[in-house]
Amino acid sequence: MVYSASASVDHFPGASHQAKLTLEIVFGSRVLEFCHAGHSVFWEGDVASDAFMIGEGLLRLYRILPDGRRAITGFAFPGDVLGLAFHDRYLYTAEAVTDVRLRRFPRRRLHALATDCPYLHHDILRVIAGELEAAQEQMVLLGQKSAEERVASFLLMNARRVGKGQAVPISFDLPMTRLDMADYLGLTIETVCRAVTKLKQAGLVSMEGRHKVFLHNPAELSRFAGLDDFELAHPPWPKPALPPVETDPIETGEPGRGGFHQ
Amino acid sequence: MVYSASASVDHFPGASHQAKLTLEIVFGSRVLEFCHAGHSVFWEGDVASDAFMIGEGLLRLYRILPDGRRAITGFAFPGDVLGLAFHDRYLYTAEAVTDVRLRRFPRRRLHALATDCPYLHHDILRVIAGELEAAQEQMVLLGQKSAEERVASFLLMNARRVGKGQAVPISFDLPMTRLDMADYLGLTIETVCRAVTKLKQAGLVSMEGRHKVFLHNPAELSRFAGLDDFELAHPPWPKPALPPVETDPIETGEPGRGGFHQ
DNA sequence: CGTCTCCTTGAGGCAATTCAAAAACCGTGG
DNA sequence: CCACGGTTTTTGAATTGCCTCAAGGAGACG
Repeated sequence: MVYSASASVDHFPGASHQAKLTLEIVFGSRVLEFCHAGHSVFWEGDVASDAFMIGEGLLRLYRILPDGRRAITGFAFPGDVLGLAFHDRYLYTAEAVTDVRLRRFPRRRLHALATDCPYLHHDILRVIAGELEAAQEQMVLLGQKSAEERVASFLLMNARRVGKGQAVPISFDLPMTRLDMADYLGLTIETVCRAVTKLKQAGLVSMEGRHKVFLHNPAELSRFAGLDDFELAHPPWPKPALPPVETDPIETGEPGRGGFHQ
Repeated sequence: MVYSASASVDHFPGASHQAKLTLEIVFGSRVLEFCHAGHSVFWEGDVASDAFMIGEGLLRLYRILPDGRRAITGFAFPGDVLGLAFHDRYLYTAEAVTDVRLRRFPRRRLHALATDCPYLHHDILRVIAGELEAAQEQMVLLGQKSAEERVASFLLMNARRVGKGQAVPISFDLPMTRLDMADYLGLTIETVCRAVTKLKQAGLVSMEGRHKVFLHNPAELSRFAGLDDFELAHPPWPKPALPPVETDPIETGEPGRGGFHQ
């Protein structure tokens, strides 16, 4: 009952205090597993024993309401890491949209490693912060945006993943079905279709087959989406996460901003 | 480079490796600050230098869209900790609904402490996991639920905070305005009002003044909300978060569930 | 080439919004 | 304690954006 790759994992404890462990390295030591399209990697409510790093393919992450409605809370793309910040159970089901390759690592052990390795600790926090940011963005989308804005936002969100420097038209694949998009955007299939059609008619978007998308005018599309300009949005600030650690400046006792008092 | 309050804080480094530091303890060493109703603790886009623990009062956490729409992504109640999992900027504005008392602690230093203290590390992860869980829940609510279900869910969510063992009718305060609720639930003021009125007419809810709520039939309300039974819901599993950190048992190499292959 | 599934478009209905006005609440000052 | 003005909440009527229901079209696969 031992993983074929666990020999290399055993190297971690020795090197951990000084080594610059990253999630990439930690997961890289594990065997590649496969999950076929339509099958689940884990289910909502299961004991959350492992974290996962996606190698290839696409996962849909969803919860089911008592009466059967499905809410897709996110998608997991290659490079994404799942399951770092749960209590003891998975909060959603992770199901393969396409055939998926991934690696798993025991959560407890991962967090134990992080205790000894600031680099890894930092890396984990960075991933979790990204998840939280995505969730925030989605709450804004679902709570405030119209159907067309949601679809436009969704397209831009995917465009962003392929890199911003891209030449126009920006092109990418959307392997998920219209139903997946609908359940993610809080709309129906038909409404998603109509929104896409409108964007096509406006000359902002075109498609090749069902899954290949071209964005001909990202800037204009951003206005459609209720976002700031595409280039400026996400992130308006550089990404290097937390600045270098140093001691804090003196506590000034300044009232701070906006009505602080002691 | 010395904190005014840092005399006590300086004790941390020495004791950290063995000490059972918790967020409660760490924040407890800091001065209590005040923020008056209507003022902000921090703004979206500000450099996220500090984390905050709420002592008393209520904060609304929101983002503003370019055209002025406001999305409230959450509320912060006494005991809640804010700002643990951001990149380098705050993702939302935190504004006092009522007068608020809170303590702040520099994020960098907090994470540095966590590196040395598994207890604290664990505590931080638990809080972040809670944030993520709340965000998930909200995405489901905003994406899939009707107006009445959203309002019912909101009331139950607040009831849950006062403790579940409560005798019926469960009573609690909702210090925020109807507009806050609306912007949180992705509805308009009027729709929130109408939904509350319906729940009152159904005998499930009553109110005293504008902010005091009584739930006369939580179980029935739960069905209204598209949740499982109130007692069973949230959390169906015990809360003690992650089990104590230790090395993992032997890797079992079981293929897991759902179509995994090597 | 046929079948199945998924996608797209159209017509009509409904839940939530918008616009409007009355009622309740709150703090203030008499 | 009560009267008053401003704010927030509640209710009503009309509108609309999205959903539902329905049918036709396109793509995927054996």
